Amino acid sequence: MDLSHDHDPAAPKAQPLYAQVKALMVQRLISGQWRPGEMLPSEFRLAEMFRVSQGTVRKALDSLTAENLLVRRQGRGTFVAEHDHHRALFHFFHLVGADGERRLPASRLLSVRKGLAGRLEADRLALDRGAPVIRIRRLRELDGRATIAETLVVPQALFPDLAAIGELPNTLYDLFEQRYGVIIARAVERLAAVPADERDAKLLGVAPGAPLLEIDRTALALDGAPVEWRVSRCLTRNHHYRVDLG
Amino acid sequence: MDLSHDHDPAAPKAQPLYAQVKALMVQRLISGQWRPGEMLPSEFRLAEMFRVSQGTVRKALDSLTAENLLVRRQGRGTFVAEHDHHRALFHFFHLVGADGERRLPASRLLSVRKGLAGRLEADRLALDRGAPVIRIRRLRELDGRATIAETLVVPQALFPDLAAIGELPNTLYDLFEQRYGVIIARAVERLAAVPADERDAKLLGVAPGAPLLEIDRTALALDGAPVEWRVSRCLTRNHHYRVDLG
DNA sequence: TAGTGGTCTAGACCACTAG
DNA sequence: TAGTGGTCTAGACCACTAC
Repeated sequence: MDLSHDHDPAAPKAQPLYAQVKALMVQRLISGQWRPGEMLPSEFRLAEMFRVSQGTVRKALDSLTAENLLVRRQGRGTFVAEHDHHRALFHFFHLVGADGERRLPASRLLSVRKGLAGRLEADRLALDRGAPVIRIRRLRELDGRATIAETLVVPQALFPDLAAIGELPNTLYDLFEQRYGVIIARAVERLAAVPADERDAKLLGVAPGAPLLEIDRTALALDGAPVEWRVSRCLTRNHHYRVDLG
Repeated sequence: MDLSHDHDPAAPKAQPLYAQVKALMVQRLISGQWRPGEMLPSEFRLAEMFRVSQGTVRKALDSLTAENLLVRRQGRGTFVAEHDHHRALFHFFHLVGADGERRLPASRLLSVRKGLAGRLEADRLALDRGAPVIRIRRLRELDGRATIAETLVVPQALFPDLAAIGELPNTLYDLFEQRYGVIIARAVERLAAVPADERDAKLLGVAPGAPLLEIDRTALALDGAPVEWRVSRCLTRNHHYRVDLG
């Protein structure tokens, strides 16, 4: 099933079969041919479809499972991963309490506004400067305390009527997925310590200039395109950001 | 090769063969029977040794490779991973410049002192309070600027003559490995924003109270025992801590 | 050329889930 | 009981490395 009919010696090496199968599967996810929550055909059926052996299909499936794009359950089947609360909590939210336990924060929406992308926003979201965007501000609570002041920017083109929704859910990525068909596959976070500005200081109940942990996140869709830029300024008096190094 | 001769129905499930093989291999790493940099027997030889098929051995090897405990190179062989600079840089050091490029910091040793574990140190290192420890302070530079004020604590029992070494290398984990046979397998980092105290402020050339990124790391050996506690306070004016979320 | 890891296949059997 | 994923095996061939 070598799909790279490519005998130019200067061309890049043909990928192994399982990688080609994996790429085809990712295409089906991107195109929406396989939708979140949906069950995939069985390994043997997939092997017939792609004209490879079951072992090769399995290797592609294992890889996609490792990337959290698929979920496999013995006896039930293979499913396209969904952005449920569990995933939001364990893959995209790293603030934990002193006891090391994760808690999903409550959110209070402060504002949702349409606007035009500035230089930094255009850069982060790979848009042209002046492209229409939607900006969201919210305050998030952990253990009943205001802890995170958050600013979110998304391209209006991808989420046309987002600004019109009155109530946004606490975990946005499942909304992106279900309502707009945009699947967040991965993200890059950049952390720094910054002094609280007047606005955040008031929101979080600290003095201006108090140290805050700034989490600057770019979230990427399945195809690698940036679709959300989020800056969270966090009070780390009672919580911390946890990283496990392999 | 089921090694769990365990037919008590209340006992935990027998692990799959490849997991048992993997556990045996980890034992060889812990015991020093396979030392860092050493070449392992070939897949077929290992399959004979453990009396399983080559495919099962491969699955165990793949898993250990994914955990960065082994390195495999086609045509050459399978080797026990070493803590070289590359690994220090890519797995254990997450501070990058504005351009996103990693640089290994230069280190200036401030002090090395023997002492007795306090409550927090004993807690972090799973020692008894009052157990002998070694405390190290150093200042680290990135791009020629003093950027990280670091305090390290290790149990004296594991690193007996560490305090007597005049010059410590920049990357400590390969020293731990080569001189003391202690292999750092993974680590947990807890990040918070803190105000600079007088001492760190002077070291880093900022005003007291300026926001610093505090990285509180516990490093674990192959057997899961904590062997180093390290607190790094970082200036994040020109650098940030980068995390990739799968 | 010999030896290594990397890929691919084919088939058997087990464990779990659902009806 | 039928269908699914999970494990295990056996063997073939390829690609890379060292000698």
